[in-house]
Amino acid sequence: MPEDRIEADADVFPAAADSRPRTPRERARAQTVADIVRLGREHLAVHGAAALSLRAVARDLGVVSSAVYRYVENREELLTLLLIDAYNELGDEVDAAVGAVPEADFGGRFAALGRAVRDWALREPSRYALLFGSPVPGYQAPAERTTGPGTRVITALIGILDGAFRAGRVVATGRRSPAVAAGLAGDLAKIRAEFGLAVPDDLLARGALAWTSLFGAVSFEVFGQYGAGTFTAREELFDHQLAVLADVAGLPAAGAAV
Amino acid sequence: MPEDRIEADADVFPAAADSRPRTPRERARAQTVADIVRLGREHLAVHGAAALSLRAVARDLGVVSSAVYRYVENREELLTLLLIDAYNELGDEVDAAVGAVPEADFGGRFAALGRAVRDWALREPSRYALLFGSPVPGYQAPAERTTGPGTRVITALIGILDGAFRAGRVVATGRRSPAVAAGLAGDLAKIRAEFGLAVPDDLLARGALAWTSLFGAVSFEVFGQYGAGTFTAREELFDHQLAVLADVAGLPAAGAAV
DNA sequence: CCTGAAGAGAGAGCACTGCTCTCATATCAT
DNA sequence: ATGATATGAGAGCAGTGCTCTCTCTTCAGG
Repeated sequence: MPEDRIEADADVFPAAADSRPRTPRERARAQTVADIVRLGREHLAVHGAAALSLRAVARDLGVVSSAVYRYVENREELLTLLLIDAYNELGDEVDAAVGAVPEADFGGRFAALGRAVRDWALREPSRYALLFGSPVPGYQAPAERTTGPGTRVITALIGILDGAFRAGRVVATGRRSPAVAAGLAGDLAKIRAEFGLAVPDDLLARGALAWTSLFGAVSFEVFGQYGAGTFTAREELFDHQLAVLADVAGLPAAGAAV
Repeated sequence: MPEDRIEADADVFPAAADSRPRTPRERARAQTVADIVRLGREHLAVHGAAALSLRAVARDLGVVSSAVYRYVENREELLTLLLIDAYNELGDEVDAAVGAVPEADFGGRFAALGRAVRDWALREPSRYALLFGSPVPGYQAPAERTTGPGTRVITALIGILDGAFRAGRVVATGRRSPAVAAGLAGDLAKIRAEFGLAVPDDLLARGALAWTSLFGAVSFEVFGQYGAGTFTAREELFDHQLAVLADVAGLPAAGAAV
């Protein structure tokens, strides 16, 4: 388990992922960084991102505050590590949930993806907020380290949509399909080329809507934007929203005959 | 203009809205509170909610830090005032945008509502984040003061949907209308009773989806969840999303014949 | 008009934060 | 064994929210 822990956290450093720590000192250092991330994750989960304190982490680590700066450049650096850590945990859970549904059940895979996101978000509201809530002011996540793990969910979603389209399982969407303007069409063409997709413009734009809508629904629930007692059957509401969104994206119903 | 300022900020205190300050001292006090809110709004807009500092506001006010505690109980209280202030500004802009479209143009009113939300959010990202981003940790907005202004947008949206339904202008939605589970149906019935609505369950649930999806799309854009160069034609993307969402909610196209 | 109460501001202080600097010690490679 | 390096401790600075006390001003009632 501790070995797993180290490996998992080693993924946080893409450059160091291939060079395993060899000397005892390097091993100890890697372990300390892993401990800092673990403690930071706990503080983050309990108190939220804004209250994440390097001094508190140092106390829990049994070390004086200045010592943690040997391992973490500053507070932002730790936030970045926790950002990557959370993105990867969410990505792992989404991948597992999607992978547990037959590949040809596109509607079921979409529903599994959505439910995995919601389940993780409700279980880890503070970490979800770090990923999808207000950006921490003055903090800009370094794109070269976060785009990889940060795009795992949308990559999985695109895979489902494109797979359904290639399998000829995308049903004609609602009556009214708004025209795709020229500029947007250019963006979509770039995305299609980058991911090697086959889906046409309108469907791709609808996929983007399903993407943002999924996180909109989850954020409303996690951030308490629904009133206090407005929706008591939140799981049913979410499932309804997922079903409508699947339809919007042209996906067949979950479990539909292959 | 300063008079307007005072009146606008007086709305922040529902209890005091009817009792105008009479004595000079009360007038001075109201003015000071208004100044604090104004300075807080500026700090909030520039530095974000987490960096909002009462000491900094006090400095800008030309007063020692402890003095502001005569007017504002604590930092949370100021955040609550700014929350109400922002909710009302957003509500005003949405109401104005919706009101500028003919009442029978339900699709147009929906589009105007969505664009007003997006425009305000892009213009005031920090204040939008305070309303719809991660909740400030340890801070729970007092419902009795914020629910009123906080529900203006959804109230306007519900008005459009219900109006369209009552006018018989709601078109049959997409092929697949997922069943509404029992618990969700109960929640929807309560909402229908509370607002005196006529829309049936499925349509009401779709309205909730349009609601959360609208803010999901706006949040993605404001919070930078889209990649850096993924979407360059963001207004076109948003308009496309709005059009699909209108269709999801059963609304006719904007400007459709009355 | 005078006086006492209440309002308002100043200042000191406490506990906390991020972060830097210096100094001493422990560890490692040569 | 030795010299370089990694690590931790401690002090310190500037900032934060918030409280307490002390003084001065303003106002209302006699």
